[in-house]
Amino acid sequence: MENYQTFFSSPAIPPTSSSLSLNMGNPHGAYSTTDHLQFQNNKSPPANGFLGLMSDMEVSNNINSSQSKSFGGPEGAVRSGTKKGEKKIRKPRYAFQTRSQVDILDDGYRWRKYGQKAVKNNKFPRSYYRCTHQGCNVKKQVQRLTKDEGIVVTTYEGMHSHPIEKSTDNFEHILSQMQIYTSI
DNA sequence: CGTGTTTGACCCGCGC
DNA sequence: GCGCGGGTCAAACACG
Repeated sequence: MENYQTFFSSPAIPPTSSSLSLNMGNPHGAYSTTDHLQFQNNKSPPANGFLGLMSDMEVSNNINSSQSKSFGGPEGAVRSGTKKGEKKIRKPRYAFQTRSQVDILDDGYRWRKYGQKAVKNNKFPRSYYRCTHQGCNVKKQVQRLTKDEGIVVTTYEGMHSHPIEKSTDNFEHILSQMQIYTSI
């Protein structure tokens, strides 16, 4: 229960262009904040799940941020735009469960909610967020478990290619909150 | 006034 | 082919 600082220190550091901005950098025990940890990936190699996942994510990030849908492009609303020459690249997503009473785990980025849906087998709705940074297509969805409403499942999709906007002070504030809920 | 949320409708993939 | 469930859009609204 002491490693949570490690867990959150990583994303607090301004990411370099090639490194992950999220907390994937520390494979060992980096997730002690979470009770359970599971990755949702359709075809994740059984062996080096982490590395494979990370490479996939880099790939998808390049595709997303460089060409697929550029911000403000009237060309092909995302809906019909899915047709283009784009292959069926199923974006790798990774999720982790966190014990928290607040749905919004402030990771320092700015998120804009763009949807909310009721999910089957879940009494709580799932919220969809998107990073508001220009050109950043990172999405995340937050969902609370019916079984244990103290657990929040956050699923990230894509990677940020820009520095965090908020100060770390606020971050530690949130962190201190989480420590309380995590200690259970 | 700018930014973020709410909310219903729409789209699409997938299983039957 | 159809229905269901999940994901997204976008207009209206709320809030600083």
